[in-house]
Amino acid sequence: MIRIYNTLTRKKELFQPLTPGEARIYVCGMTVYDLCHMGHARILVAFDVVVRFLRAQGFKTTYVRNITDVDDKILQRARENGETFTQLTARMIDAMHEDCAALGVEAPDHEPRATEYVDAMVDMISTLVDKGYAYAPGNGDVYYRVRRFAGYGKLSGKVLSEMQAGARVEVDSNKEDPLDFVLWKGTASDEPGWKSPWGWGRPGWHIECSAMSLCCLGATFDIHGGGPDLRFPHHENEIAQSEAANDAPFANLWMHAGAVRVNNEKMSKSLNNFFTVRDVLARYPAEVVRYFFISSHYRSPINYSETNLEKAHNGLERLYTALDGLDFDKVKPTLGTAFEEAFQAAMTDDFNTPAALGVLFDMARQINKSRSAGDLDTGGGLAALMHKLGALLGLLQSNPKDFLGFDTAQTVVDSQWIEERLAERTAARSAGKFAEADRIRDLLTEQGVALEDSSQGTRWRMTR
RNA sequence: GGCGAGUUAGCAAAGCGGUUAUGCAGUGGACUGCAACUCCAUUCAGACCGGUUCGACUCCGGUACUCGCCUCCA
Repeated sequence: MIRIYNTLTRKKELFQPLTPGEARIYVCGMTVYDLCHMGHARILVAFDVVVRFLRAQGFKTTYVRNITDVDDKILQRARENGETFTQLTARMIDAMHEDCAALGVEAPDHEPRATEYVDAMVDMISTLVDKGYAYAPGNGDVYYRVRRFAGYGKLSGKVLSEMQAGARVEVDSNKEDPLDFVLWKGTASDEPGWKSPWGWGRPGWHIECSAMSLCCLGATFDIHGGGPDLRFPHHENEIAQSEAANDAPFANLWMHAGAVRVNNEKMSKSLNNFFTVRDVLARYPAEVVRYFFISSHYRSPINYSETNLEKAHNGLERLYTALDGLDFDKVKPTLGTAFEEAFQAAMTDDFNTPAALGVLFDMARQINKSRSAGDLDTGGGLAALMHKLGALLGLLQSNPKDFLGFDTAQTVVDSQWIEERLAERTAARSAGKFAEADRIRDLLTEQGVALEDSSQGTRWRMTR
């Protein structure tokens, strides 16, 4: 029993898929004219968690995330770069896949590209023209007749009559109504395009998602997701196209994530205040970036800042510290605990990942206690459970020693050098020469090496 | 102007009509030669004004402020 907030009804609803036991979900992916920024990354991670959890709950899940690989921005950027648009998109798609892999975002079941579905789009546009929902004024374009669709505005809460009043919609004399949007864009024959009943041209932006979701998931499916700024007009238009063409309800449940902000302003291409995933990954471990997203609810706005990333790093370190040294991957998880129940309760309530993380921290404390008490069975079982629950969030799957920088870490200073200093310090300590021991420790600290003494000896780790 | 979301302790972030969220940071203690790690304890909340209630951070109304969409954007 999962409850999910539905943007369409503005309520949390029980998730009841069309086919019991199966989940079909479509998420609007990237327009590949540039590198992924942190806003994209949030969507990627948010729906990755949704899909992981649906699967863990036993739903046979089909996850579709499209790629927009032809549009005005892509063509313009390619022209600026002096390359073909397919060269540009191929490069950006590769980059996106690298970013996804780094962030632990699992591949969707289908990743349809707009250019591969042009025939399906033309079919759908023809249907809309035949049914009177669209018209071709003869200039090579085809437009959607917005006022013809009774449900227009139901997702975004717009009222047509009020939209026109202050509308900043460009005036186009070919349109019957300024609110009508383009389904097919006629272009010059020397530009990239496709043949169509209306001449050479390329599809409008919105139609691709209607066509691809129909092909991959059917006319009606369970969940449609995307970024906050897609709600209007993109998703509103998708509904208008699909429901008019298919005579069937489109998505039953709409999920929209919150915006990533910088200095309390939305991170966006237009404001040019964005950080690419690569920028950020150069400075923080990928798992820290993922944890950063997950530490906030997917619908809330989240503020990107160095301090917030650093805090995320510290938090993750605590979790990994609890796991370190326990055979969590060899031991059976302790099942049926209050921890597991609380985690489940958090996640089934609209994917409340911050609350779920809270449970993980409670577990960490219990694990640390058990370990201190020498009860490695209890600690190990809980650690195994924590590792298992972490997998649902895509976290805690690294080797703790690697994450914490113990022993095996990449170091600027030579690890042999560290071991030698360590031996010197140990000798000094046993001889009671504490001033000398502290001098060596300070030296190591300067190199970013932290020491942790214990009854089993001293271990070291890199702190940066 | 229209529509929508939000305002929780030093920072970040959840649930909940009465009982510790949680993390980071701080403070006191344990451990340690001293630290670090860890553990225990602990300080610091609910924008403002009203209302409902035995009792409200939690429900209702209003005010202020912030943010988003209305134009390409995840």
